[in-house]
Amino acid sequence: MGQINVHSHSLSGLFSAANSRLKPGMLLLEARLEQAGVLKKVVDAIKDLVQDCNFDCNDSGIALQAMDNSHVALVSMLLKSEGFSPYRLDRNVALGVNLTSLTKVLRCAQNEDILTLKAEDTPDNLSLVFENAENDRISEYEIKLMDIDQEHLGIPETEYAAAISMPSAEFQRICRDLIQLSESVSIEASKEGVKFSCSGDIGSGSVTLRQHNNVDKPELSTKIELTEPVALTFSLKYLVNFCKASALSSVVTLSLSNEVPLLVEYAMGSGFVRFYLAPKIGEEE
Amino acid sequence: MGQINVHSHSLSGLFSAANSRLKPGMLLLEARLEQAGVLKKVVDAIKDLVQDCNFDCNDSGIALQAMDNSHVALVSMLLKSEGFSPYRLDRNVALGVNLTSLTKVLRCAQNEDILTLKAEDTPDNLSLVFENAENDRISEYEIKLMDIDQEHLGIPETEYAAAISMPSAEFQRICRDLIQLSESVSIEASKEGVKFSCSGDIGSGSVTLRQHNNVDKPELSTKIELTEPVALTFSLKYLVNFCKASALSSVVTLSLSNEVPLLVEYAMGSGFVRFYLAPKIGEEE
DNA sequence: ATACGATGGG
DNA sequence: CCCATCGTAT
Repeated sequence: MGQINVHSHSLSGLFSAANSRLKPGMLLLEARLEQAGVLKKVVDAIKDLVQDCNFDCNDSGIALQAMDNSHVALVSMLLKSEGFSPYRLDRNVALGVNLTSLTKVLRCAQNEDILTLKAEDTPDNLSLVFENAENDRISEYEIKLMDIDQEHLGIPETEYAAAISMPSAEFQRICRDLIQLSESVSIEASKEGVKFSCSGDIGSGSVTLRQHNNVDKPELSTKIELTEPVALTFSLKYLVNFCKASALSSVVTLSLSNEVPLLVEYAMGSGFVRFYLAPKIGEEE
Repeated sequence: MGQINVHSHSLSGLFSAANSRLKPGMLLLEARLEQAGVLKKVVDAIKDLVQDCNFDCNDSGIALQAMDNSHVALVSMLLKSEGFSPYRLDRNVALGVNLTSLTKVLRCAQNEDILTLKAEDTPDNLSLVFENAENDRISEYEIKLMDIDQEHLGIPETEYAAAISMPSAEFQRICRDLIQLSESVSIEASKEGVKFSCSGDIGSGSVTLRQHNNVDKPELSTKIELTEPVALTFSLKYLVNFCKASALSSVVTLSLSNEVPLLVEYAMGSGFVRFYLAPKIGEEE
């Protein structure tokens, strides 16, 4: 790593590249992430929900908020500045990105690559540099930025009636299983456990998890904090979609209150991805 | 293997097979390859480029040369006679084969099967025999041969301004990555490194490799031999296609000179597959 | 029918 | 983290 830095410096100067317009002094943003895989997974989990969105860069880090087209779901992401080293930012900036384009470029990174995001002042492009110490490879990509009207959404810090934390892989499994039977799932939380149930044309199904601690592997525990019982119904299609973020954390937290959106949160070491999903109303299964 | 020979002999006599017209005395060619997988991979790598072509058999082995329909690319393959045992050939012969047919037949072989190619004098058919020692299975196939006008191409042994050897998997990765951004890639070689770059609608990208040795795993090294700097542009579609041959060798060699076709070579223990690709001219990126 | 991408297992 | 298999898309 120390090694690649030396090399990268010499490499950068090797060619008069069309896309190496970035001079250190002109940089507005420079954020270096040890694991490109983190951003890959984050964007992967979001891109099906949102096409274009702003990456809001400020002192606390890089944030993103967007609603899906049907305004049923909302995604909120934060990559804290502490997760980058260095994290250099001259002034707050919103970088409007097409997530399909970003995905294409991120596919060119390997999970273990070191990723550096760069933007010039008054940026037209976002620069992504992938460094792989193993084989002395440096990849540089630029994607065009776009102006996006951001209906910036203040998300109120809500107190939820129930908060369930469980292994993210288990939540994913449950959603994948139940979507075979129905488009919707009812989530019922009580002090003793949480029940996911659905019914459809071919039959019905339910999965009940009891609260329990796994002392050896806390991330496999299922915990329920509850002030009052809750029962709500949600679209499984969205939930399955949210579960793409499972790779980001071994634990997921579901927060529910009656008649407010479900919060599905994946916490990372230095940030989070949160999905909000409006409950289905009436008793449309 | 000793075992299967005994069995195969007895098995061969068991049935009066419709396609067992080959009597030892009539054979013009008999070439036995320990690993059917080699021919499978070779043909797989070529078949998208060329429909019909001659397998030229002579004392040095079995060779193939053909241009693609658009005459932009040329493939040249050699399976040296030393790679076969035995390699019996009575006189030079050109076996005209439809590669789609050959592919279909080769799919009937497992990679570990022993493959024997046979042809009679004045052959109408090419015979392929697959032997699997594991389960005493013998498969015999014949495909019809065809007459092909062979514009036999003398490929001059060129001295190239730059020769880059690198892991074939990495070259494949680079081509697959960059084709997301553009149809063409510029390859620039200098003493210190090689840079693959492209630009398209969504942005631009480049991958730079520095020359380096991996002493533990030499096949992961990147080596550059250079007499003068080179920069040329090529169709990524073709390069991605060539990369199908990556399974043949862990190392690929790119040889470039200004204004001459790129040579992409996969060397095998006893032979090679070489692809030649004309550079794009002008600066149609 | 073939090729590519995604997912699961070692 | 890499390899193989399966499923989906072109």
